[in-house]
Amino acid sequence: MSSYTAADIEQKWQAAWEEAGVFTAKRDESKPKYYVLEMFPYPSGRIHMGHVRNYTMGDVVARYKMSTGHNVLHPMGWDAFGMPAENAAMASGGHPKDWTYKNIADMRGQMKPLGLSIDWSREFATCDPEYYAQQQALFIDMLDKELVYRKNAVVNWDPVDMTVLANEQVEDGRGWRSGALVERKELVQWFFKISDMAEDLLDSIDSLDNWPAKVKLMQANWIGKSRGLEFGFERTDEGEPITVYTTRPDTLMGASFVGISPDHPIAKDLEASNPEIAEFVAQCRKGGTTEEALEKAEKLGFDTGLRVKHPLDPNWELPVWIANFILMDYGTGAIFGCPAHDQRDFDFATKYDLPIKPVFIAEGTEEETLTEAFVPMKSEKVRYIRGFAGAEVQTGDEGVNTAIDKAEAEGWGKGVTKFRLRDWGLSRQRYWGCPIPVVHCADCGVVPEKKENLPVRLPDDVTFDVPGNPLDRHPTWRDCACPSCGAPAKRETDTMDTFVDSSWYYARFTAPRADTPTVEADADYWMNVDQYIGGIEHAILHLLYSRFFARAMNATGHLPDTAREPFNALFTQGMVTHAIYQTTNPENGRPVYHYPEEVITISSLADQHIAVLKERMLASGRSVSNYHQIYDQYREDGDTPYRVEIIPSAKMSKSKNNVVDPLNIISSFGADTARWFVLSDSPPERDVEWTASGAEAAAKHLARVYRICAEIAEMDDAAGNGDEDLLKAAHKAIQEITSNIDSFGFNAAIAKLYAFTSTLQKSQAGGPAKKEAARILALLMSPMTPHLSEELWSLLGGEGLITSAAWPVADEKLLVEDSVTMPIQINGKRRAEISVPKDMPKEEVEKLVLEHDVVAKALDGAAPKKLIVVPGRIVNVVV
RNA sequence: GCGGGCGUGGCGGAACGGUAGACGCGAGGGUCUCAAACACCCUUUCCUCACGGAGUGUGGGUUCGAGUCCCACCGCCCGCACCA
Repeated sequence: MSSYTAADIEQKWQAAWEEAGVFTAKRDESKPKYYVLEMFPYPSGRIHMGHVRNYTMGDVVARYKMSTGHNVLHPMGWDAFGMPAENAAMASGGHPKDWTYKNIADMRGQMKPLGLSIDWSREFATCDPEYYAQQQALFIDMLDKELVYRKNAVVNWDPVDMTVLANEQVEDGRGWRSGALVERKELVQWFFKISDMAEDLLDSIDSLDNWPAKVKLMQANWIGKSRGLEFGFERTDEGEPITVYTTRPDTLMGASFVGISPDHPIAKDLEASNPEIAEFVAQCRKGGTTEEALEKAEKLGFDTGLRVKHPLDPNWELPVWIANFILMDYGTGAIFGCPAHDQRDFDFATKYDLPIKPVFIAEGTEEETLTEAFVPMKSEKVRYIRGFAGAEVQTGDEGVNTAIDKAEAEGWGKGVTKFRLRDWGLSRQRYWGCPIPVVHCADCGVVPEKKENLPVRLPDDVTFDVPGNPLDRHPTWRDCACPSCGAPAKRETDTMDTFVDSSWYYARFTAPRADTPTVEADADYWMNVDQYIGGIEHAILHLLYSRFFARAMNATGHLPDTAREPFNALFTQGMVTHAIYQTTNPENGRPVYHYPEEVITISSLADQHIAVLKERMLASGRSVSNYHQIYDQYREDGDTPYRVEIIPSAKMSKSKNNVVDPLNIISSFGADTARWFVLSDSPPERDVEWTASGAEAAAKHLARVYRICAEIAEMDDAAGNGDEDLLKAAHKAIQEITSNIDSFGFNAAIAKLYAFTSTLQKSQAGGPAKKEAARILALLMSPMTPHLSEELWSLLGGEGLITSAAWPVADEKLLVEDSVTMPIQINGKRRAEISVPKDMPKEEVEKLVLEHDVVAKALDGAAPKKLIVVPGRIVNVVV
C-alpha cells in the first residue's frame, strides 16, 4: 500500500484540473451562477499566511458551490498601483513597473501550488494599461455626469522635501524621510461626489442582509446622518453673519462662545491683516491631516476680538474664537460652544475661562457647578432650566425638534440634514497610479482626453532620485495638444488614489479583456458578487467606495440597476498571528527576536510560556531531544539565560521574525495541510494563531485519513457489524458539515470531520458500508483538502474528478433519532438526565420527571413552584 | 479623541437564551518495540480523600434558566478619509 506523499499527489491533481479546465468560467444560462471573490492582493512579492487563509476560505466556498450545481466565477488579480513600488524604486533604483510585474510573477508562482479553483484566464493587474484605460474611460463618463469635480483640499506638506506625504509617511507630525515638521497645505484636487449619494448609501445598508452587522453599523456611523439647525450669528461689526450648524439647538441658551475653523473664510481674512492671528493659524496648520491627529491635538483657541449677538437675546454678546478642533469640512466650519453639554467645549471653556452654564439637568437634581460636561443620551428625559422651546421636562430629541420648529417659525434658522461623509478626494501627487485623463488648456480650461486616445499611458522614462512626482518634472509627457482646440496644453500630472482601482475590479472580472469597462451581457449574467471575502480593515473605505462606484457605473451605463449594491454577501476574516519569541540583549536591554525554529517551546510545565534557545542548549552540550527533563534541571540549577519570552498571538511582522512562509509549509507538509490548518483552529472571522504543533497535527491527521481510506479501499464486499450505524453517522456528518460550510463555520466543520474520521476508523462495518462512508468523507473534505480528496476518490472507486462530483445529500430517513436525552435542571442547575422517546408529549415528560429520584428528593414532598419542559431539549424544575 | 469589535481550561477554541469546555494542541498514563519513531487506547477546568462546591475579564441587572441579552468598568484588536 502506498503512503501519503503530498507533493506527488498535489502536483498530479493540479495538472488534472488544468487539463480538464474545470475552473474556467463560461456563461451558462442553464445553471445558477455563483461569483466568489476574495479581496485581491497587493503584489508585495511574497504571499503570507493571511493570503492563504483568505483564499482558502474563498476556495472552500467556490468548490462547495461548484459541487452543488452552480456555475462558479472565482477570479484573481492584483491591486498593483501604489506607493511601495515607488519607495522600492527610490530605495534601490529600478522601475516601479519592473518591480511590480516581477512581484506579480513571484506571487502567482507561490499561489498556484495552493491548488485554488481560480480561473486564471481572467487575471489582470490594475497597472495594466488595458485596465487603467477603462478606468480612465469611466472617469470621463463620470465627469460627464458631474460625479467628479475640482476643489481645494489640504494635504500633508513636507516643507524640506517639498513634497506631499501620505498619512502613513507622517510620524509624530514629522515627515518620515526629512524629519521636518509637517504642515497642512491647500491644493486644487479632484473629488468624486460621493456625498450626493450619502442618503442612498445609508438607506441601502438595510438591504445588505448578508453583511456583518458590525460593518453595516460602521458604515452607517461613517456616513453619519444628522439633523440639526443652521442659523446665523449677527456680528456687532458690519461683517457677514457667521453661519453655524448644530445638532443640539436646544442648548443654545448655554452658548458661551462661537468657534470657527482655522480654515474658515473669516479666519483667512483676519490672517491677512492681523499678524498675531496669522501666527496662530499657522500654528494650527502644523501637524498631519488625519482626524486622529486633529482630535488628539491639544485644544487651542484664539479670541479674534469679533463679537456676535445671541439670536434669542440681541443684548447678549458672544466672543468669536478660532479653535483648532473645528473642521472646515464638517457642517459650516463654525459652531457655537456649549461647554455644559459637550466635553470638548467644556475643556476649551475651562482652559480659556469662558462661562459654563447648564441648559438642562438630570430629573430630580438641582443645578450645581459642573466638573465635566453633562451629556445624557438624547432619548433620556431631562429638566430644562434654560430651555427656550418645548416642555420643561422632555427628552433631548424632543428638545432638539422643538428648538428647530421654533427657529423656523420665528424665521431665524432652518432645520437641515447633514452628513459626516465627505467627498472622496482622488488626486495623488505621485507617479505609480492611473493618470487622470484630463488636459489643462489656457483657453478651454479643464478638458477631458478623447476616449480614442486612451489610455493616457504612464511614461516609462522616469527617475526617482528626487522626492516628488516624476510626472510633474517629465520633460515631454506633460506637454500635449488640447483635445478640444488643439492648442498647446498641459496634462494633469496627478494620478488616481489606488482605492479607485479597487472600487470596480469586481465588475471588470466579468469581462476582463473587453475594450469597454464592462460588457452588458457578462455584467448582467455574473454580477453581483455572491460572496465577497476580505479583512475587516476594509470595513469602511474600500467597501463604501465600491458601493459608490457601483452606483456611478450604473449611472454611466456600465452596470445594471441590480448591481448598484455589488456585494450580496460579505465575510470579514481574521488575521493569522504567530507568537513572538523574545529575549533581551543584556548589553543594551533591547529586545532580540528569534525565529521559531531557533526556539524550543516548553509550554506545559508549571510555569507558563517557557521556551529556550535551541542553539544555546546545544552549545552547552545538552541534548534537544529530552528537553523537558533538561529544562527541569535548568530550573533546579537556577540557570535562566536560556529563557525566551513568548508573546502569543502577535501580528506577523518581518521585524519581529515571526513570519511563517507559506512556501515552507507547503514544501514540508503540502498545500492541503496548510489549507486544513488555517481553517481548523479558529472561527474564520477571528484571528488564528499559527503554531508548528498545530500544523504537524494537521499533517498527521491527513496522513491518517489517507491510511484509513487506503485500507478501506482494499476491503472485500462482505457486510460487517454496524453497517447501518456507520451510514447513519455519515449522513449526520453530511447534514452538520453542510450546514457549517453554509454558515462559514469552517472550524466547526473540521472538528466534525475529525470526529467522523474517528467513527469511521473504529467502525466494524463491512467493505461496502465503509467504502460508502469513506467516499462521503472524501466529498465532505474536498473543499478544504481538494488534492487529498481527489486521491481518496480515485482509490475508493469514485467516478471522474471529485472536483466535478456532486455534493452528498443527507438522507432524512437516516437522520431520525428514536429517543432523546434530556437534562433535568433543578433551579437552573443540571442534576440528572432522562432518556425519553423523541415525540413524548410534554405531560408525560413532566410525569416522568416528577417521579425521578433526584427530583423527588429535591422537592421533598412539596409541589414544584414551576416546571418548564422545552420539548427535546431540557427540563427545569423550580423548587 | 471618535466609531466598531473581542474577552471561555495550560493553549487554540465549541456551545438555536437550555447539560459550559465539542474538536485539536500540550501534558500524564498505557499497548506495540531490544529501544526509539510511528500508530493505537485511557485520563486531563479548578477546589475537595470523598460527599460536594465553584467556574466563561470585573461589578451589577433581566430571566424558570445567561458564555449568550441589558448597564457600567478593565484589557486587547481594527478603522479614522493620502497604507493597501
